[in-house]
Amino acid sequence: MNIRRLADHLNISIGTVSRALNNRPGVHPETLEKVLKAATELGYVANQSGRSLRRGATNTIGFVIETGHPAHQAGDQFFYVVLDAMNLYLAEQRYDLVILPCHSADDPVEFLSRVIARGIVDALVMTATRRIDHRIAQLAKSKLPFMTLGRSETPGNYSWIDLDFEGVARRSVQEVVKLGHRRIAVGLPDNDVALGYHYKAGYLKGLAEAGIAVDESLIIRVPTSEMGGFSLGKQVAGMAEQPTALLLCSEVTAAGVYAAFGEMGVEAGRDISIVAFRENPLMRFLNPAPACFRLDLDALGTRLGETVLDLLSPDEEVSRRRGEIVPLSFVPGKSLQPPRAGS
Amino acid sequence: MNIRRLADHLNISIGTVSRALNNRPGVHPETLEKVLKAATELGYVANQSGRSLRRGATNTIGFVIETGHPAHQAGDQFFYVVLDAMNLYLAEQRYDLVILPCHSADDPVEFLSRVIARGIVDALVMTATRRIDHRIAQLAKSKLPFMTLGRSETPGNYSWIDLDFEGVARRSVQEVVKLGHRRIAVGLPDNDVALGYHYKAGYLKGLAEAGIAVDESLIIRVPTSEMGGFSLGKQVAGMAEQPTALLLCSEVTAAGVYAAFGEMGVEAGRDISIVAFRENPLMRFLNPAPACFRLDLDALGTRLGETVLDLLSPDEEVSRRRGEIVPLSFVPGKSLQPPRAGS
DNA sequence: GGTCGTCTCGTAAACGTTTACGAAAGTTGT
DNA sequence: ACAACTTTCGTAAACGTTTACGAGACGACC
Repeated sequence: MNIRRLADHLNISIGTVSRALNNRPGVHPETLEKVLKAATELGYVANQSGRSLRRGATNTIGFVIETGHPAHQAGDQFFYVVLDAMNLYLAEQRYDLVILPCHSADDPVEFLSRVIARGIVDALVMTATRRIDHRIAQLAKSKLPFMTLGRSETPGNYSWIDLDFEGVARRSVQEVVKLGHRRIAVGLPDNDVALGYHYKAGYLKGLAEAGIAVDESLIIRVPTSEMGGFSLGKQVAGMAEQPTALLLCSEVTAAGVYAAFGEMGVEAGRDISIVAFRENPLMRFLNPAPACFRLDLDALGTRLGETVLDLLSPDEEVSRRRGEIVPLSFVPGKSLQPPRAGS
Repeated sequence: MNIRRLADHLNISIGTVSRALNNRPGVHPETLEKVLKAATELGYVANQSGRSLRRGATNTIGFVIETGHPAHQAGDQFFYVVLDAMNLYLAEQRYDLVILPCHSADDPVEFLSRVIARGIVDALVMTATRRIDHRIAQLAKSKLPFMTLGRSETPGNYSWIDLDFEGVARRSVQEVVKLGHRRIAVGLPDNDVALGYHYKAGYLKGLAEAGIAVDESLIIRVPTSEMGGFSLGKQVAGMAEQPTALLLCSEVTAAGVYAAFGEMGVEAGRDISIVAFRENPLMRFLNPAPACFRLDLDALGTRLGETVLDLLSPDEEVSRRRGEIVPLSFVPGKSLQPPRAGS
């Protein structure tokens, strides 16, 4: 069923049918109604290839995720919930969402080249943003509008939304300092992902505010995964001069840290206080419940949808590129206790 | 950069360029080389809309998932790993994969109508298959090839791949019977999802083989989620005549069961033996480690890719619709012990 | 040299849509 | 009654490909 068959069936021209279906002005109300009625009756839906060929736009947003990455192996439901909320918003605006999985073994630049050249999406949302991100330079050269989840230091004409890693780290330091901790370790990612830099900056700022000297041996880099958390827990618990608090920039490492502590006979909270990053249903099953930060994933997903569609607006003021930092709220937990008298 | 510009740059016709790029016969080797060289130099990639409009095929496979569903909230990495392997295979065959998220609040039939009519994919992979699945009837009517992950009783011309839920349940019964258990409870999903029926069938078959009468009060239906598992654990632990073994048709409920047992003072293994479904990295953090079944997710993903592309083969023998059951292998765990002397 | 076949390539139509343009009909104003 | 404007619609071109068809060049063969 194409538009010509529909037009013939109504004995009018395809031009009029198209105008009616697209709510273009200058079509008689009576005709409009007839067309709409016939379209639903005959189950007509515009062919996407024909439409986007003519319009040069596909009404589709691409969401680029890295797969095969340890963080995803960890059973992280983060993207599922965010994508769902984003998809909901986009569907309201008559946009489709496709998820473009780039395997971590692939060359992300080549992957993007294909996506760009094939013209399958009108705009992209990038994730796993790096501090120096070659994909951003590449996208900036192409004319494809895009935004990133996570800041980058690579310049380019794009919008971004980032979680307030710096604020979370700073607040985490404040919370443990308030309880009397002075020897505070931190687990950071072992790659160039941007959040690591912001988390570290907040950590350093918090220490400085409390007048605590930086001890480089307490800054530990591990993969963002359960295994990485396990390694982190082993390292921290095995230190000659054990820290009394441990801050985590990712919640997926928390389970690993707890497991390592269990093996090493270290009790979270009593021996070493823990502040995790994002609150997560998984944490129901960690004992004692880790202190963490709450993030509204639905709101984040909707905001992503709004931001990416803004890029496509003809209104210059709306489509202006901008950055946004999403705050998180502190959630106390049993894993947070004053340091033991002995320490 | 379109094909005309490329042709003009080479001073040959667009027809020849297209033939060269698509490896069609009848183009001079020298010309072929020139075209390929110029294409890479100028970064030419065929526009997808133009190509699929002409060819009537998009070289894209759609993967339909339900989002907003409690099972996904549970931090299940199942789809991530499977999708990744599938994507890898499809990319080798020059096919793209798009994930089509259907929100559980949406009408899945309407969602599919749009997908079908817009002609955005050449074939579909469906998940969360129901025993009676209206989507299958709908897809069968449309001419869009599709396959399902999970069997359905709804007839239609399609291929399917299913995990061996029946075999797993039967084996689970055998394992606990071998240890002396006679009072065996089972947790089933509370909706019409097909796997529940097969798991129950295997459970009943196992009981029959062991000569154990069916006790309907031991067949408990809960949502497939951590909360559902929690409820299941509470119910089982609170029974007047406690069962000595509990079989789970889904691993996401396991954590909830453990948590409920902890609250009720029931010790997994010693008081009630547990057999979970699929082995899962999360289980590293459950104590005692649950007995479960191992599934090669990579192999499953590749197999899905092969099966869905087979649907599109011009070779009738290859494209013949077929079903396939994937076996899982038993993994012993500390959660499996003989019943206590008292029972 | 004429006929035939093969190799290579150019021409043009087709896929399904949107939209600029102009034509026809109707309305208003003088 | 005529001009000018508005409303409504039909016509045809365009988007970027692929491919059926035919034409030209060339060699082989009788």
